[in-house]
Amino acid sequence: MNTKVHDILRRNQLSVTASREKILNLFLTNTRALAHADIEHKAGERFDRVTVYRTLQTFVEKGILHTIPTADNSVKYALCKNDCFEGHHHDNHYHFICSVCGKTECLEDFVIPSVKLPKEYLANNVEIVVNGVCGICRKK
Amino acid sequence: MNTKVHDILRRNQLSVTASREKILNLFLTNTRALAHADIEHKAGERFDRVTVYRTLQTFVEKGILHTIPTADNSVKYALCKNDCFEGHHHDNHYHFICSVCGKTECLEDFVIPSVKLPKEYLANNVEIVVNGVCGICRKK
DNA sequence: TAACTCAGTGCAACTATGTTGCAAAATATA
DNA sequence: TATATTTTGCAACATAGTTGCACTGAGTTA
Repeated sequence: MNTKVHDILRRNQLSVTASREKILNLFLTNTRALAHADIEHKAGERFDRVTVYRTLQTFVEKGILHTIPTADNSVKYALCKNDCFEGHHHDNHYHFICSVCGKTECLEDFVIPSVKLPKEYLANNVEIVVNGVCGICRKK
Repeated sequence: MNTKVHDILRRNQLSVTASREKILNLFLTNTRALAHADIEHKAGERFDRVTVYRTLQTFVEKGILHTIPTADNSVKYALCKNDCFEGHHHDNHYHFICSVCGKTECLEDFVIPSVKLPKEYLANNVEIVVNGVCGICRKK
């Protein structure tokens, strides 16, 4: 198994276990975001559902993954960039979901525009999800 | 029951039934967005869960309600403004969720900023959810 | 490398959430 | 008011997510 996977786990004070290695590896080898169900099935010899839930939860807590809410009420998970690894998120990018191929991706290079709020309101976090058609699907 | 409720239903070619009246009335008397569970419980004498699901689905299809995805994987529903009533949405506003009181509201007066996308990409719909603290909770 | 400790896993059982088919009831229309 | 059509409620099911507990396996120390 990839030594990078091992490093990420250790850097976050997590024991290196088979399920964590496999699940984390899925994210490193996929550019797109994955839903819980994707993980449960893609993991080949699949793990107990409970293990997948707990592993994802742990990764989110540690800042290894972040969640992307989607309109159809399913949460997807995606890798955080390196500067999230220390435990605090820098989720200043937004997300794109292709309505044709279903691909969900982080648009890392685009910074969230500032949003206006009513007076007295305080914003902690701004989630932006763009639904549309990706470049590959438009060419078909 | 409110005659306004009756009007909205008829304008959308929907039969006026007790459950539709009650559920729609909940939205008219609440400024905040409601989750499925809220509706099921707030409706007092509660309706069958299936009826609530189907009623909400119908309202969304007709453009009476729109959905707001939240990070915790629960979809909330909110009334559309009058110009949605004819069946096509004008969801050019964004949403705010207060992390203290849980209130979810539509910020009708703020227009979605334009977002940049990679070349070739096409945006159909942009969902923005701002998490933070509302004015009332900040003063406490 | 053997033994110990504790985090992590898997199972079972459960709750919550959402869906479908169908018969009964209510609504709209003439 | 009678009839055609919608809507509802029930039952049964499917999927998603949670909790407690016993066991396994990873990390650590000698």
